Amino acid sequence: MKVSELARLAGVTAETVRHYTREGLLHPERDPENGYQLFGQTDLERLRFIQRARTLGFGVAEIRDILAHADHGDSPCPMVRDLLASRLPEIRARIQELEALALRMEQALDAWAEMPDGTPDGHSLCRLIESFPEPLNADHEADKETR
Amino acid sequence: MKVSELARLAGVTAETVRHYTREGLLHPERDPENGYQLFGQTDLERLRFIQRARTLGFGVAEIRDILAHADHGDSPCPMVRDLLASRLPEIRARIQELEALALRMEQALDAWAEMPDGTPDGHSLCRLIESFPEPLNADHEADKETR
DNA sequence: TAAAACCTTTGGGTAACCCATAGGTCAAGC
DNA sequence: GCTTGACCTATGGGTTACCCAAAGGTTTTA
Repeated sequence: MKVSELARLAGVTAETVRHYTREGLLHPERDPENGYQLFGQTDLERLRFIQRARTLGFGVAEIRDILAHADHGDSPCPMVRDLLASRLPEIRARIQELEALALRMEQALDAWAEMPDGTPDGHSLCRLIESFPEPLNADHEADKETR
Repeated sequence: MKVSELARLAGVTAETVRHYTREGLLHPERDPENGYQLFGQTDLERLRFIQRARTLGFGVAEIRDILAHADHGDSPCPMVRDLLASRLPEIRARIQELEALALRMEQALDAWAEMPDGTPDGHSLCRLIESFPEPLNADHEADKETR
């Protein structure tokens, strides 16, 4: 089958299939007649595997390595487990970040009610933003300066 | 003050300051002697404003618009509120996604215990991944095909 | 005065695609 | 037999918010 058919069967765009092919995750044959890429059933399975791996947070380069191991006859599962285990805390941290962000946004919207939004006077740009706590990891140097 | 000093006072890298300058968020003067960028106290305040806005989830282009409004004498606060309000659901959705991802990863790691990780046999690449549910929005076309 | 530290601009890299362009191919209908 | 439309190809540029290297000028310091 050709690019678009494979893409349709897997529910992705043809561009995505071409992308994975360029990145070495898929290895289609070429029709010697016209140079078209020809995929088989195993490519469809491979593509579905890629999709599952993507939903598990693996990057394209990682999936390429996983597939390369499998193609080479080695089980990629230990690698998969290690990647999963090392990525999980990062995801958890990212969730925490986003929750903190959502909280700040809500606070900002709540604070909006009691805040005048007059034209900035040269000292204030938008109190809605300015009245928020500074990023934590800044201003150590500034402290030194002003003391 | 020069780039590095401003950067130090705000707790960012000099590259970041140059980046914001290139993007039009900061408007330093130039030392006619040597072409160096010269920043003042208001630039420091501006930079801190930018940092707060970034932690609130605003993009650099959005902050440029906010600052442009303020520079023009208009209050950017209504814009800020609208941006905040429209972004919040996206953040919440992203959090949901990541929580689902973390859950899948944990399930995968739990399932690992009872799963043999034998060499792939040509039908299985890594059951750890393959036994996961497919992405939801795929395979409608595939269904049609197999019926 | 020479090295260290800093400044400049330019251009390329990151992740995972999407999109536009230009041009070749193919199946169908007239 | 030819046009139309759908499909294919490769190339190159855009997205986000920076980081980094290179090459070369400037300022500060020992």
